[in-house]
Amino acid sequence: MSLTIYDISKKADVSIATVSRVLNGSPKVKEATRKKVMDIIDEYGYTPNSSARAMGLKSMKTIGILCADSSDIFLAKAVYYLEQNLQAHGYESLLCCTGYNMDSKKNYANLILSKKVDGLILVGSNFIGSTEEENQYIIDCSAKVPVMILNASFRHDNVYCILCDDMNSMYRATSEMYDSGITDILYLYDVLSYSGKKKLDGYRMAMQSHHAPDYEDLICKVPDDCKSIEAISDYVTEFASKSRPFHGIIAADDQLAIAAIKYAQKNGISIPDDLSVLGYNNSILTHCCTPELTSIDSQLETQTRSLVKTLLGVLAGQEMPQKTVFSGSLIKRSTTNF
Amino acid sequence: MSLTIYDISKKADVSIATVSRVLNGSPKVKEATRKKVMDIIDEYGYTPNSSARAMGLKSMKTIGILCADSSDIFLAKAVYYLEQNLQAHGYESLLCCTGYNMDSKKNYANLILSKKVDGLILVGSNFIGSTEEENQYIIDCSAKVPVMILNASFRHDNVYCILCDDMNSMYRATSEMYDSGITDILYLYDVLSYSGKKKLDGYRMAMQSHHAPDYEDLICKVPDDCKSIEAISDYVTEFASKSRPFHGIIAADDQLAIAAIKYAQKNGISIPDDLSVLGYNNSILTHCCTPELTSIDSQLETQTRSLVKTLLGVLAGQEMPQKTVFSGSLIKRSTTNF
DNA sequence: TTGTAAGCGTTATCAT
DNA sequence: ATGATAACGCTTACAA
Repeated sequence: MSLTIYDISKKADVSIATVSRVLNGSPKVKEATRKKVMDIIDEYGYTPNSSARAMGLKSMKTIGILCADSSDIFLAKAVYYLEQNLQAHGYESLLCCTGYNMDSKKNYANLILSKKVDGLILVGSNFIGSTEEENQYIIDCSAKVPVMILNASFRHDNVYCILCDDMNSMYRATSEMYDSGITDILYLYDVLSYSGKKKLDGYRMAMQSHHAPDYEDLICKVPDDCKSIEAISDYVTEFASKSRPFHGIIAADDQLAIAAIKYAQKNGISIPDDLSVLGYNNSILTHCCTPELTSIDSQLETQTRSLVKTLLGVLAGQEMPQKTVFSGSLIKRSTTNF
Repeated sequence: MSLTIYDISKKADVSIATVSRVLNGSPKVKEATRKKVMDIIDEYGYTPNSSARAMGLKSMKTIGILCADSSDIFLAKAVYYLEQNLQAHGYESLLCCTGYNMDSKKNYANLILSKKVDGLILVGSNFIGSTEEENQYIIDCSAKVPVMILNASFRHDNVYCILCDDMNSMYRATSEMYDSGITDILYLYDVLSYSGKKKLDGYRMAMQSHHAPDYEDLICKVPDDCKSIEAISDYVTEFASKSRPFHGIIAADDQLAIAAIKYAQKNGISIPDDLSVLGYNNSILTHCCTPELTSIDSQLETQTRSLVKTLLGVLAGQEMPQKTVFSGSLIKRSTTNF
């Protein structure tokens, strides 16, 4: 059985209140007493029971992190940064991987709230559904604890959003490719999450403002059952055989872009001479392919730092911005000419 | 303020004991009463306070997961599988990223234990140090809760290890490459963690048993400051310029193998005709490069499933194997000829 | 500066 | 089948 504050108080010959004060760094305790107590604590290796502490403090010093799949290369980075940041501020992270099913998210959110976390972080824009009803769980959660959303926007009291301006980033990247002379640009995506939509909007806006003809024909949605890079590249091959020619591919994430590169390689298309490819997220994958992938960096680390700062502010009772937007930047590598 | 069991008991006009029984699915409660209570609970959306519950149950139904860096492609997968598995069995996951510094691990371990987790999972062989003193924290932890170690072996009471036989996997892969006619095989690694050592041992054993001459000259350790793929490939280039020729590279993980591929591409060496490359972990990176990477699959999902099963057994008071070893399998792709 | 005692929200052991 | 009530380990007024 673990030691309790009573054991320590007995051994140190003081009351439990004094031990508690020492533990919590109260200034109202004589230096000699503090030392006596600390010595006992160190000697016996006592650590306070955080459940009991939570009951007194009404805080677990724990933040719930929900993400669809923590092994996703983008989400994993986000979770890592968040955990590091929270840790540095004395908070633990309760991680929950919900999968991409909307229904289960509500359940997980409730579950994690019952753990009496001090706040909730939703990592990834896939937590925002398209209907009001789908998003009701976010409102429910926000009634109990502050809810932070990374990479999506949702306006509600006690809900705070940190995101990258995906639409603008995509608009600028598309424009830059267009201005370099590539006017037939294929847009490759898989799911239309909140940020997925914004990216597509950015592409559309750019193509439209450049008066590109019939660009809607060059929007390629990968079927849901095409999960692997190989399946995706096969699908692009099939799509290309039916569509009009294109000399650029902009993908909604790096993995799709890699699949685009594979498509080119299988079909003897030279990158970047005959085809430019551009990805999103600036992940490690950009360095793995040949040629290396031009990609948009969404400043994930900056975003997570801002998120934690905002959360801590909210928990401290300060007024905090409900929406913080960063802008992405284009990292040019060898799959593009511009 | 959140509702408590008292609020519910008042509204339902029963005692808190009855509410608790309903909550915990006790058979000793009349169906009508159960329904009455459940209706109130649903109506008011009550969820029990898990800290208070933990005090009564003496269990948080939470497992602490320690890993150096949850954004590492291998560790992220492991964390994901573990979380999913634990979730499915009613346990939450408290994630802690410790970094690779040995000292901080002890602190994190203590911290997480103070949260009164029911068990501790150390993910990755980097949690095993080379001296007895470095590993003392594991023994200390095991005095309080069962400690599970993924990917390393450490013999002690209440410590359970699940791992892949890295040495044997590496031995077999090296042998297979050797037998295919490539006798000058470079071994590329960065750190010598527990599994890092085993892999190197496997390479050495294979080279030795084939009577390969002077293979020690072909063991290439990447300096600690070479972190990026580009820096590693540059280092290999430099190493190659000074070493005798080699026609195979076996790397301790996929990222190093990708760097090896980059080295070949930069130097106009054709893969797999002039150089065979083999990685480890069978991660998504194997699909990103061209040609696609042959790699050893360490059966991570199987390992994590076994780990959780063992942990649950231990928590249920059953006798469980202290060491469970799986064997890896070679996944052949296009960076090798055999 | 220190101690006493009343919570905090559960579970579990008694009675009834 | 249900209700009192002690126990869990801590924090924090309030007293001394």
